[in-house]
Amino acid sequence: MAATLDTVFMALADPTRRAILSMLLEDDMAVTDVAEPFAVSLAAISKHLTVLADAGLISQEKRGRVKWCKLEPDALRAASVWMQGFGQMDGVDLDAFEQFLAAEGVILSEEEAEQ
Amino acid sequence: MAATLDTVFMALADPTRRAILSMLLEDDMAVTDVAEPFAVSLAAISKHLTVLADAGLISQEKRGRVKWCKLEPDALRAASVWMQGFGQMDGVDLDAFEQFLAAEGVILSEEEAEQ
DNA sequence: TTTATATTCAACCAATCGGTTGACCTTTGT
DNA sequence: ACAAAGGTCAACCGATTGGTTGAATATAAA
Repeated sequence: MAATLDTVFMALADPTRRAILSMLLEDDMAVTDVAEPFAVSLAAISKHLTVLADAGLISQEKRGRVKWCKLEPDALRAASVWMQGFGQMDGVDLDAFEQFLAAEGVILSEEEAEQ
Repeated sequence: MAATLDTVFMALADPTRRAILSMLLEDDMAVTDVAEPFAVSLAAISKHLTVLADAGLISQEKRGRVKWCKLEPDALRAASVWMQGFGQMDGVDLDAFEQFLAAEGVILSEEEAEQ
């Protein structure tokens, strides 16, 4: 829920979670179906999905006994924008850039979020 | 050195390391100068810099007793490209996309790197 | 009503992370 | 020659990570 750059990048730093995102790119999926191709327990995948949801990268909606997982590209886009700052905006005023992102509702770090 | 998406995203998932990258955006810096604004030990910053270097996000060159740190935006760019795939290329063939990235020299995961 | 399905919870485990401290090595300055 | 500065190394610490298993919960089907 608290989608900071910390949680987004941390969520992306795992190949299983990135693979899950790729799967959800094609269609929404139930938790069991997400878990099917992986060689780990269902509980492990359930945890991965919680990490992705906390980072805002997916949303989960329960219909009946099935919990549907849906890709939410906005959090990814925010992090992508932050990254593109490097290399393309040479010597730009990064403080101003971060204030712009803050104005867009992007929380950059836990420290900032606590202030 | 082994710049995978795992190591790049993991390196970015820490606010101190992102702050270091921001500092290096303006100019190359010595390890001691990088550490100066932070409230942690020099050894801790030295470790952070190793993480960033292993991810390919910075390079380090020793001249005399001073080790200079330099931003290397290419690794960031590769991850940025990976992320932009989501949300903009709707329902695209991601396997083909990953093969394209592989052809560009971008290693996507540890598993792939070991194959 | 009983049973199977979908998913999470709780407790546990080994490995890793970010941090510390003090010793150590190398290069520079006096 | 000696002392100071720039960094890393090694050992340690508590917290977190990704994983497991078995029990629990809720919904759907027989």
